[in-house]
Amino acid sequence: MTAHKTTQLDASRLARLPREVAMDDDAEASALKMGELSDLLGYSLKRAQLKVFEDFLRCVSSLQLTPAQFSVLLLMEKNPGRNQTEIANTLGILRPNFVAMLDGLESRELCMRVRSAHDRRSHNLMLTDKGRATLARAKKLIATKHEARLNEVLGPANRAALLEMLATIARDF
Amino acid sequence: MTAHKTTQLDASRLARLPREVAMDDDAEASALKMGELSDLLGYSLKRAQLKVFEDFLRCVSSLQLTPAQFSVLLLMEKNPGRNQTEIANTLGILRPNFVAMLDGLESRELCMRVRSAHDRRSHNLMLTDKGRATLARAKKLIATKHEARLNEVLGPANRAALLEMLATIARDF
DNA sequence: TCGTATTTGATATGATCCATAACGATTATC
DNA sequence: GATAATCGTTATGGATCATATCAAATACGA
Repeated sequence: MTAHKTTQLDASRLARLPREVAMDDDAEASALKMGELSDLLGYSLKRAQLKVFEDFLRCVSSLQLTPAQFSVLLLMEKNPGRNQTEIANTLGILRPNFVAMLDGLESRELCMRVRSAHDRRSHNLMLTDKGRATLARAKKLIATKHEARLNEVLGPANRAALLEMLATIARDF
Repeated sequence: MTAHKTTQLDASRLARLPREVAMDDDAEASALKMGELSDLLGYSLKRAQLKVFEDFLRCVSSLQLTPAQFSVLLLMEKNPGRNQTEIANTLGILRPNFVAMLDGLESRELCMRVRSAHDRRSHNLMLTDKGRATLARAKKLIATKHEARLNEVLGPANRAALLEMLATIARDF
């Protein structure tokens, strides 16, 4: 169990058949040639992102939480008392668009806006008890269903490597 | 030059400082704690995808091509004579939404719809000379600027591994 | 201290993308 | 030849994303 091992790719899992067996999806007629699209990172990135979000929604469908809503609740839990601008900024959400989003969460009593005593312009954001409970259940669903599924498809080492590379792109690109 | 080597991760490039040096972006006040968000694959996936698309647009800005438009032109080149349903389906675009997109490309004389002789309902799609020329220039820009930049940030081996994993998710997830 | 500039949450608005239903023309099926 | 299915299209609504602007509150400079 060396640290060396954990950062290696599991090539046996990644190498797959070159798409000749069992035409299922878009193979009504003869499949189209993808050409250079297969090597375009942005394309695979987008397709993978859609699939992952789709699965996320399935896994937490019982809680009616979108990925964006989940990320907001998470930030509120880890950073209670921050205002709307701060939460929205760190998530890349524009303040005007964050208002309706908060309205939704607040109307479901998952979080609350509290006028700050020091600066009466801003709202201190915090989870309600219901919000904390919902978030806890969401975390459990995501860990046991969503991320577990990714581990099955990729393998733990690959999943960790993928996460690291994506974070690198998001940070340094 | 073993296949083994090419599918290994370059850990020395992936390992980065744990984000303590040079607060630049959203670090107006004290940076917020990201919590479990750092381990949520979908989150990093989305952020990375936005960055990559952003860079794509920059690199081909002289040609005024979006990622979606580029993928359509590419498919038309590799599969001339296919109809709108086929092209749209393989790209995950719904047929109604594909109409306006084609209108745009056709009005710029990058491609043309030709009524099929065998089935007068469908349009055979194909690039114009201008479309082929534009696509060729786009490919060059993407290869020399866009993908080259990704190679710099990730390293060639990591870039290949990333692409493989993303394709795996898009396919098997 | 007063006047100005900035910040915060909010509203209005438009662009873009994504999804569904339905239609006319054409073709396939029985 | 009647019915069903397919193709491109239109219309439409929802969701996301971006910009300008506002009132209230605060910060700041003369």
